[in-house]
Amino acid sequence: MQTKYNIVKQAIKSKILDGTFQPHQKISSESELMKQFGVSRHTVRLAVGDLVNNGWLYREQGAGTFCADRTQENNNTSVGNQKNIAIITTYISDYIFPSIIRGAETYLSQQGYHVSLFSTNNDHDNERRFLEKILTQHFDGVIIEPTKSAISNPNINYYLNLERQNIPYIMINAYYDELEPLSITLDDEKGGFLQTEHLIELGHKDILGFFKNDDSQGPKRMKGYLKAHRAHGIDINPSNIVTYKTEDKYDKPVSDLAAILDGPEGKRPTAIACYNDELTIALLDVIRERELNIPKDISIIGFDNSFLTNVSEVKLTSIKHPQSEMGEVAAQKMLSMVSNKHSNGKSNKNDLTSVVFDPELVVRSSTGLPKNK
Amino acid sequence: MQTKYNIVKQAIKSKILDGTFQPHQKISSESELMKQFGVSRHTVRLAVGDLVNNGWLYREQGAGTFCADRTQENNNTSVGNQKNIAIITTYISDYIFPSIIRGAETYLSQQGYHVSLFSTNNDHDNERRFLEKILTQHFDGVIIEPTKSAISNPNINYYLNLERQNIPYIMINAYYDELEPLSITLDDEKGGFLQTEHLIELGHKDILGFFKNDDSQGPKRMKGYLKAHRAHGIDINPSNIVTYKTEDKYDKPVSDLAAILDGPEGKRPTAIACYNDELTIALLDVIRERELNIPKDISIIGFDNSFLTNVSEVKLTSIKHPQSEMGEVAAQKMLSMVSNKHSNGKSNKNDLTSVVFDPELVVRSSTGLPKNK
DNA sequence: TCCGATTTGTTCGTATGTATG
DNA sequence: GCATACATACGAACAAATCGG
Repeated sequence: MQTKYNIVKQAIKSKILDGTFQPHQKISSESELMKQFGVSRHTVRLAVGDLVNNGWLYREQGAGTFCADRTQENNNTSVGNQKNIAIITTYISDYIFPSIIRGAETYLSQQGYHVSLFSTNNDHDNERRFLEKILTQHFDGVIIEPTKSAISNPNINYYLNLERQNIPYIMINAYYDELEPLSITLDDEKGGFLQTEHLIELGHKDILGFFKNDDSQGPKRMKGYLKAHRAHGIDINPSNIVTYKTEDKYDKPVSDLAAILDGPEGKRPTAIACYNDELTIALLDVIRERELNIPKDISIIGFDNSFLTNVSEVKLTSIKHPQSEMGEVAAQKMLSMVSNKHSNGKSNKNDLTSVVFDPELVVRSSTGLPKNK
Repeated sequence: MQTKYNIVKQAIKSKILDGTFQPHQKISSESELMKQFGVSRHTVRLAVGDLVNNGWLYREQGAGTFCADRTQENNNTSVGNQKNIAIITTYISDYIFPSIIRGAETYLSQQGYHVSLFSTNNDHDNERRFLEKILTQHFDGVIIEPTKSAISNPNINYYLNLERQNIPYIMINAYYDELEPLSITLDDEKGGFLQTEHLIELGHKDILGFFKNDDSQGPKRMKGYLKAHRAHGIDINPSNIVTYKTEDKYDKPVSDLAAILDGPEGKRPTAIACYNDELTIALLDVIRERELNIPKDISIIGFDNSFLTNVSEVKLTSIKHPQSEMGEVAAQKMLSMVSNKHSNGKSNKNDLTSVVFDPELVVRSSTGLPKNK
C-alpha cells in the first residue's frame, strides 16, 4: 500500500539507514519536507510522527526534528538463541539459484540457524529494501549475490552501514569491486576461456559469443573468450560478439541469432559460446526452426552445467559451476565469521579469505567438429 | 499541560483502567467522542492514535476502535515486532517449489514478516525436527507442505501440539487427512481427469499412466485417470498403470517405460500420462533413444505446467498448477489467521476456509492424434 | 533583553477513499 | 445497496519554543 505518508516515511528511514542522517543531526524541517515531497504539512507530520513513535527520530519544539541514536537500543539482540542468517539473491526460483541456496540452507539449518530468503529480481530498489530490513531487524549475517554487479551500486552506503554495525556479509557469484568483500565466486574468466578453447580445439574459427553485460560475470566470461582467441592466434570478428542485458534476455539474443542464421551462409558461424545454459536452451529453438543439426551444422556450448544441460534432445556441453557447493562454502564461512564476532577478534585466517572455484569443461553432445573439416 | 487531546486521552485511558472498557470491547466511535468532548475529529484521532501506539487500543477499519487485551503482553514489548512465519516444504530448490515459495515469501516479506524456510527432503525425521523447532522457538505460524502425505504420519502429535499452543498452520499441495487442516491445494483428481480426457478425446485408447504413490497427489491424479476412462467407456488395462516412490523417481519409471516400449509393438501404448513435468522430461529420453516421434508415434502429457514444459524440442502439453499464486494465497490466509489470534476470536469466515484451485489443460505440441487414426 | 524568523505543537474545517456489517 | 467507521489527505490558523542578531 503506497500512501503518501508512507513514501515520506520510507524516504526518511532510508536516509537514516544509509547514513545521510547521523545520530543527533537535524533532519529537514517540516516545511522543507512539504516542498520536497509535494505534500501537506499534515502528511509530513504523520510520517515523522510514526518514526518518532518507533524511535527513529525525536522532535524538539522550536528547534527541529533530529535523528535518534540507536546504537545500543539492541537490548533484544540476543533474543534467546534465535540465530538468523539472510540470503539475498537476484532470483530464488530460477535456474541454478535454487541449487546454490539449497547448499547454504541445508548447512545453516543443520547448524541451528534460521534462514531467510529474499530475491531482488535484479532491482536495486529491492536490494535496498532488504538491506534496510537487515539493518533494522536482528540478523547475524548476510549471504548476498550482488544485483547488477557490473554497474555501480547505489546502495554502497548500506553495505558500509553493515560493516559499521558489525554484521558480517559474504558475496557470492560476483562482488561489488569498491567494497572488496569476502566473496565466493567461480573463475568466470577461465570458464569463458575453457568454453572457447574447447570450440577452437575442435577446429572452429568463427565462434559467435553471447554475453550478458550487466552482471560482472558476463564481461569476465567475454574476456576469457577473447583470451582464448588470442592464445590460439585466431582473429576475432567483432560482429561475433553479442551482448545483452538481463531484461532483454528473452528477446535480444534470440532475434540477433535469428538474423545471423538467416544471413549469408558463408558468413554463418560454426559454433556458439553462450553466457549460460538458460540462454543456450532458448537459442536451441532458433536453431531447430531452421532445421540445422547440432552439432553437425553448428556447435553450441553452455555455461554452469545446470540441470538444463540434460533436459533436451541435445545434451549440452557446458562449464561446471559449483552451485550447491558454493552455497555450502558460503554458509560455512558465514558461520565462522559470526562466531569470530562473538569470540572477538583473531581466528583462523583460513576462514576469512575469499574462495574462487575452478571451472571445468563437461563435454556432451552439443559440440563437435565443424562441418567442412 | 492540559491540551484537548490529552484530556480525551486521559478520559479514555481511565475508562480502560476502571474496567468500563473490557478487552476487545468496542469503544465509542470517533464521531461520538467528538460530541462527548466537543472537539474536532482530528483531535480525537490524535488522542486515540497515541493510545493505539502505546498498546491500549487497536483500530479496525470499518468496524471500530477496540480495547486491547493487555493481560499477557509482557514479552511482547521488545520481541513483539519481530513476526516469524515458517515455511516447510519437501524441497526448496527443485522443480515448482521455488515458485510456490516465492509467492509466499514475497507477500509475507512485504507485510513485514520474517520468513524462515525449511526443507524436509521428504524425510519424516526432518519434519519432526523442524516442528520441534517451531514449537520451541517463537513462531507466529507455519505454512507446511506435508511430507509423504499418502502414508500415515508419525508426527501427528506435533501438529496437535501446534493447535494446543495456538500456532496456526496451513497445509499446501496436500494434507494429512486425519487433521482436517486449513489447506490450499490443487484439485488433483480433476487434473488427472483432464490429462487423460484430453488424450482420450484425441482418440487414444491405450494410455500408459505414471503416478507417484507416496504423496496424496499421486493417487488422486490416478483416480482422475481412472474416472476419465470410465466416463468415456474405455477399458483400462491394469498393466498400463505404473506407480513409483519418490526415492525411485530417477530409475523405476524410466526402466519400466523402456521395458514396455521394447515389448511387442502391437501392445505398445499410444499415449502416456505423467505424474508431473519432471518425470515427463525424464521419459522423453527413453522415447528419443528409440527414435519414436512425439506426438506422431506417441503422445505424452505432463502435469504442473512448469518451466520444464518449454525447455525441450517438444513443448509439453500439461496441466496448470497455480505455483506462486498458491504460495501467495497461503500467505494471505496465514496472516489473517495470525491477526485473528490477536484480536481473539471472530473474523471473516471467508479467510478460514480451504482453497482448492481448479486445474486447466494447457495444450502444446507433445500430444496429438494416434498413429493409426 | 528583546525582536523576528524559524520550527514544532495544537486545533479546527473539509473532502474523499475503503473496509465492515 | 447502504449507513457506519476508520484511513488518507489538503488547507488554514494560532500557540509555544528556539535561536541568532
